[in-house]
Amino acid sequence: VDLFRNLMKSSFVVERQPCMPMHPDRPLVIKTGVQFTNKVRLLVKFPELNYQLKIKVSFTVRYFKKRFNILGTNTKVMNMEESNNGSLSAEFKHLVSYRAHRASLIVTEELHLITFETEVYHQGLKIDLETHSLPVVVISNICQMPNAWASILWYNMLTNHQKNVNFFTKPPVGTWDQVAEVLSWQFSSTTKRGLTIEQLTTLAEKLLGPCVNYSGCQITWAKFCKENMAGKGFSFWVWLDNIIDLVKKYILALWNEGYIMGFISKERERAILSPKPPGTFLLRFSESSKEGGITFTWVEKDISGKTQMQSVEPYTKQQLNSMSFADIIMGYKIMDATNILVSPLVYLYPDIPKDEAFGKYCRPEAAPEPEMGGDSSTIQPYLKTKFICVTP
Amino acid sequence: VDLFRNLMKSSFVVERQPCMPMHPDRPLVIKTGVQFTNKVRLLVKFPELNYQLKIKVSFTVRYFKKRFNILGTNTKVMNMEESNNGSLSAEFKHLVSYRAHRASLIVTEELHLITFETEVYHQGLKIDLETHSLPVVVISNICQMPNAWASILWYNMLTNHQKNVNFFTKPPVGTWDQVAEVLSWQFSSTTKRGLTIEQLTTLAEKLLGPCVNYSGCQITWAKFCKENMAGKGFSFWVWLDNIIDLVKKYILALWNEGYIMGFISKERERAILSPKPPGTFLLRFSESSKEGGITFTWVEKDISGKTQMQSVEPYTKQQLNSMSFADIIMGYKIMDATNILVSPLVYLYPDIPKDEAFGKYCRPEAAPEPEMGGDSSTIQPYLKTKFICVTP
DNA sequence: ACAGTTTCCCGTAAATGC
DNA sequence: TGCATTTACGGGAAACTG
Repeated sequence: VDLFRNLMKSSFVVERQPCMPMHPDRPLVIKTGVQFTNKVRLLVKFPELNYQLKIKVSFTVRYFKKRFNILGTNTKVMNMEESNNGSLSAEFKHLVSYRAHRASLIVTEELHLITFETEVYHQGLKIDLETHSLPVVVISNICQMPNAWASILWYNMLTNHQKNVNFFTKPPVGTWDQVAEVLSWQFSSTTKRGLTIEQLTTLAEKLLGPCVNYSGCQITWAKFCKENMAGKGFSFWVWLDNIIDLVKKYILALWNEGYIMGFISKERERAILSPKPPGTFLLRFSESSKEGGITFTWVEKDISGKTQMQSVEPYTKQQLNSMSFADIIMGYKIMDATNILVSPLVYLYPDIPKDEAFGKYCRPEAAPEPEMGGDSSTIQPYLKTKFICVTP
Repeated sequence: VDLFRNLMKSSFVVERQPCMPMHPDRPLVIKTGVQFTNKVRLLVKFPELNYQLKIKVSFTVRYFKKRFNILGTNTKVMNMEESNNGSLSAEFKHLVSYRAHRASLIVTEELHLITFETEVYHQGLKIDLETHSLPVVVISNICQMPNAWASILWYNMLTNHQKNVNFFTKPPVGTWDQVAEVLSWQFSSTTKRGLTIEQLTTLAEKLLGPCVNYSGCQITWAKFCKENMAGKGFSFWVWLDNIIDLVKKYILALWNEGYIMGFISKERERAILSPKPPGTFLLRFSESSKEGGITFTWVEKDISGKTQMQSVEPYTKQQLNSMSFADIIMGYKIMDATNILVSPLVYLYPDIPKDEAFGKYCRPEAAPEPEMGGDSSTIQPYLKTKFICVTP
């Protein structure tokens, strides 16, 4: 009988069918009221098992904070799987809803198992088979996703247990090396570019303070996700996850090109920009904006000829909604004393002419407007306007 | 028995409890999956009726396109109503869901009745009481609201029938006078200002073409809501409703002040602006934008000294999301040949200085930025930036 | 009162139905 | 196939609840 215990394995995939999955890259987080699928497959192929098996699915509730209802039926019949030469699989697609109870852990640290049960009769013997998913986190609003996903990351980074739902009662520490790999993967799995050593070092400094070599340094779960950063109203992970979101939704192309240095300390920024000609600039993320912001810093000479760094107030999703970052960069102007507009941005660090880097990502120049402002004899066609970003 | 037939009356109110109602001003439109309430009240007060009455609620489906399920129980017990000296009332709060069937009318023209039944025993006689709501429209997505609401408007504008669910199989025509009143009410009921005679005349011209006196002119349902306007890809009502939405969500204060002329023909615009000094401008809605747009038109003299009208491409919700219209007006600049920025807007028609009209609705000038760009010795604090709208 | 958590529901996009 | 209609679910905000 034990022989069968591990035959059935749950390959858990969140698919959010049939709508486009918003977080195909964030499995193991389930939102109430949102569909998910979980395939179960019997991994051995016995001719005599090729009949229909009833699978029962249920949530294992450990902390008793929640009680789940799987909407619709929670039993399914396994079918012959086309792709898989005769082995059996069943797919569940359910919703969950729940009710709060008292519990010691916060909801995004609560781990749950989805269990599957079936009975197999083999050589006259009745065998109860049972398997379960990896621990999942259940959230009720998408705003809980960042913390929920952090839990999944931390769990899978630090344990190979299949069902340690008590993990977060005493979450183990991770090393910087582990964390760095996970962080880079957050970028490389959803964009065409992971994090460079320089970028990772900047992040290490945020988490651990200045240090010569971060390898082997320990990072607590609290530091990673629960405590606010010094002087900030948000945790390291929340800050970073909002930047990941910003990158994916607003500046993906620029990120993929490698135009965004992003994570760079002020000191290093100064060090690399100082020797460069005025007008050289780089793009980096805001350190103070919880929701994710991006800004540019450029070199200029002040009246006395001294080299200075200037940055603009970071742009957030709100602003990037109405204007792309490439357009902002290309259009950014400073108004000088005589009311004339000048662009302080010339070369993207190290020396790429601005147009060359960003021109292709800009909105093409306004085509002639089809709608006329009115009677063409005296009223002109509508004037095209452009939002531009200026500093007085 | 007939005496009782009309005693029970349904006062239909959409409340969408407990969330803030988004359309408290649009009753009689129900969205599937969204709560609504419908109070029923027994209008007579008999001491012997002060016991608990069971009320059964159901949808009357006329065209058989849909089948409704009222989620939860569809019977309720009437309770003594506090406010209403001893009369009885019950409140239903349900969801609906449905399934499509074949039907001749489009979904937003399908009228449904919510019926309520109960039994009363009076002087040993059993009396069946029944009442119903006014006809309601059921939609499945909020994007159907404009057309659904148009149906409710047209119905209640043109009939006093309590249950003519066949109304839209042959919808009657309305007169301009009726339509004008309804249109103005769409503004006055949700803002502090209805439509002026001038504004209404512009709208009449859109619906009926040029005419000396619109009073008594007939407007068909098709003209109002079903046919696209000449050369446009949308109906009159859809265009207007999007403007109403724009007004409510983005430029309410300016509308309430009466700063927005809004509906004005190009000819009249020219006529009233021409005699005014250059820099005089007015605000009007875009005629070509389905989603609702607003622009400004100003007077200027060209090189030869000839008076000209200029308008900018209309601003839509998208742009107004990141910048208020007052800010756009105050910041709007034209770039002249020498790269200098000048504002062509000086006086709001007839002669209100721009600052006086819009200054109080602008974002206050940037306060000193709390976040520093970095090391204060060489890196300056973040530079404040402003989006401004310019025409090259 | 308050913070963690859930519910509500619009609005966009995709899927479905006819 | 194309259009009408529905479903799906993120995201902001309100409501709930211990």
